[in-house]
Amino acid sequence: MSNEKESSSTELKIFEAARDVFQSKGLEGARMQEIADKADINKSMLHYYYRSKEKLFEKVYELSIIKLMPQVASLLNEEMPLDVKLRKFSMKYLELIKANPDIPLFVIHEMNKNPGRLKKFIAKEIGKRVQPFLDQIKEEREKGNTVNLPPEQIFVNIMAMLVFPFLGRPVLQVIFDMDEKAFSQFIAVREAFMPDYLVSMVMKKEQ
Amino acid sequence: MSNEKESSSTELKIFEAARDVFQSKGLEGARMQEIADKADINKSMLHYYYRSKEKLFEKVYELSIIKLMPQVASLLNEEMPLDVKLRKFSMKYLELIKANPDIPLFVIHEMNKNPGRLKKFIAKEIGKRVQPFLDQIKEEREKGNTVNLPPEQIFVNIMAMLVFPFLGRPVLQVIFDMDEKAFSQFIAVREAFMPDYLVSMVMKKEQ
DNA sequence: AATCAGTTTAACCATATAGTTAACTTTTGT
DNA sequence: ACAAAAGTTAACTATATGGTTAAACTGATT
Repeated sequence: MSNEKESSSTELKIFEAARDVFQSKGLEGARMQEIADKADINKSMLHYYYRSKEKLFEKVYELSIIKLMPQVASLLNEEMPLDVKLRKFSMKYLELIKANPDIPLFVIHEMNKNPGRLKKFIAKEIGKRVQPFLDQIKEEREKGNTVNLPPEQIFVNIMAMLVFPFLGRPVLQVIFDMDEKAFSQFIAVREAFMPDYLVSMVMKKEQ
Repeated sequence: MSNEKESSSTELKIFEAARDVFQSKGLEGARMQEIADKADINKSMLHYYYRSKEKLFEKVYELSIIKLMPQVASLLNEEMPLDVKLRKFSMKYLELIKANPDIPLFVIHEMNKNPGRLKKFIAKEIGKRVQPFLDQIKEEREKGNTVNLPPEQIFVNIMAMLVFPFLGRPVLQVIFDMDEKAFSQFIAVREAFMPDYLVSMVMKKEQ
């Protein structure tokens, strides 16, 4: 009577291999054989544990999102002044994304090819979690403490500053001729200036 | 004695269909049959005019990049004060990207799957064109006119603000529950505030 | 030891897909 | 008008790929 979610070694190996392959090649680009090879198991085991490529993909996709989104959302919903929150968010979010640098492009690409999939897992769930943060911005804006932009625009500006380098990484590495090490250094620099910079972008400095 | 590059109607129809399909589904996701159907021609014509899927894709990929990059680069290299240039760049670039909203994600996705491909067409060509702009920022920075960040970081910040909404579009549309019209409106708002906002992000306001 | 469920394997299947071929039609040059 | 070239089509091929199956193995339970 093994436990409900014991995740046999094989099942786990498959999932981890699938996550790597799907995240780097996408649903269409991934090959079941490649996943099997990477997991070092027989291809039939993929179908034994997960019924189909689609099912396996959805598990990976769901987990990829669930791994990041709630952590991000909870950061946004803690109770603290906006400027403090911005600094903390910058640090924590960059930390998080450094540990999962492939997820943003992965999610965006698959969303693009199948917009319905995200809704299946989260849809408004994210929107609802972002809303309190937008409300906080709105409040500060009405007090004249922020730059005079709609909260949604400010939110997008913040996300752009944090995520874009990871989305555009392959292009940036070519343009600036950066190897992996140089790119890491580039991100390290961003981590250093971004907390203050975000605050300066969002909070009003002069009236 | 037809001219060298007359581009028969069929050849052109194929290219346009291929561009649409490749840009929305990617190299792996695209089906030759779908391209043929969309172009309303026999599938064999794809191979008659372009030898293979790979060749056809490269034509599309190359043209997609060549269509945008030089225009962007030339904007960056015109001779004018930095703040004027930032405003102009914001307006022109958003105009350009609105007309080709799928290209950024398309290029980034394919770059991610095959980093070598971009190099084949442009590689340092882009870097070289960006360099004068970085130099201009460097100059202004040394005069104390810009925020105290490395020019590369400032450049990435600028591109992030302009491109990110188009990359993250599918996710943003879900989070903010925007239909196409609402998204267009969202972009219109950005176009309005971005010129001044970019200047405020880059140029030093107080010392 | 025998049994049985869970696990693993190799061989196989069905289908989708890029690409080819050869016959045909249309256009063009003389 | 004729022939050659260019363009177009349907039928076909080869292969890659997701998925199935049935036999074999394993380890626990009796």
